Amino acid sequence: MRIGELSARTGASRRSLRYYEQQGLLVSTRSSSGQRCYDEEHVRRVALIQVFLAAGMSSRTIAQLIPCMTRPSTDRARRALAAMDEERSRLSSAIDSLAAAREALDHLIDVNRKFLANVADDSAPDGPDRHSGLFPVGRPDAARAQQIALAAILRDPPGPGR
Amino acid sequence: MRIGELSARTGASRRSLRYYEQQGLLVSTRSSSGQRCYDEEHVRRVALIQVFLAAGMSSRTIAQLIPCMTRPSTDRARRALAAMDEERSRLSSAIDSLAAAREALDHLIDVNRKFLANVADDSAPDGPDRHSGLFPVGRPDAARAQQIALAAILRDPPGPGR
DNA sequence: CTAAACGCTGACATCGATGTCAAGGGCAAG
DNA sequence: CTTGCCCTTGACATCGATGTCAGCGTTTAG
Repeated sequence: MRIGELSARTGASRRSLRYYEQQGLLVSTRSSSGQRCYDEEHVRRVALIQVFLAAGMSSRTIAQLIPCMTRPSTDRARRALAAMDEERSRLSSAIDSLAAAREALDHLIDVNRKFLANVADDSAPDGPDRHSGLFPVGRPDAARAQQIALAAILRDPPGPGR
Repeated sequence: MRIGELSARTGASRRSLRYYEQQGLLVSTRSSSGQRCYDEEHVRRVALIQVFLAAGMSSRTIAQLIPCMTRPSTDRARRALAAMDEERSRLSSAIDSLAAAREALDHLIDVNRKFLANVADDSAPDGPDRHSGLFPVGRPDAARAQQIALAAILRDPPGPGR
């Protein structure tokens, strides 16, 4: 199969497929006229690459993880294993970050819902001006809920080392 | 407190703090000579921004979620709520992506471990050359495990619309 | 008063995956 | 042979958060 079909079957653009090859993630055989030829194996390979890329891995990292173009070697496997472990923990903490953000978002949603409900109850909910409150809320208990939410977020502070 | 202290307390660089302000995520009062002044509220605000940024939200999105610089308005709250719901589902699917990648990685780790174990058992494990096998493995059962793993990954195909 | 440390603005650089365009070659159907 | 579609390589553009530097003002400690 040529690049167009692989592209259609994987959803990766032709451009991306050539890029993957350039980065050493994919190897293609070439037809006599220089066109790339792929087989079923490549479809699966590309799918895996997409999974990893979607997870925010760099192509550099993926290239370490998937010794695709060379013969297996014990050395390579050992180094790959190390990279995999490292990457696994990176993924885990990324998941934690996302979960934390989602939780924070849930609190904001909650507070926002309460705010709207209060407005429905009472069209002039609070004092005139909350200059820079973290989230505009008309009720002290909502403000308190927000404080608790933030405390939960900040329990595990982001830390200076980005 | 001035920008240096806020930076030290949040771990965000001065550059980033100015950027947040420029993007409308942060409002500062200014001293008579034009220096930015912050209070405790801002520390929490920046922490929240960091949580969201770490989750891959764009500053544009965050600006929609946190109506920080204006007085609360019902309209704004409604629109923010819509954006929040959208963003929440984006976060959820991002978490799913990461989890899928981690699972795939776990399988690779497993296969790799088996490969190394085999090598230890038997220093010439398999045929001489597996030109483009998805993962270099010397045992048919490992190959089978890998197939199953990939099937699991591909159960929910990435789809053409990136 | 002076020097050091800090702050301000503005500009330019970076990284990585991808889009897009140009100029040309390959191949199949009419 | 021509037309149309697919392929090739190479180059340049993009986006967003951040780094970094320059040139200049402010604040603070000695």
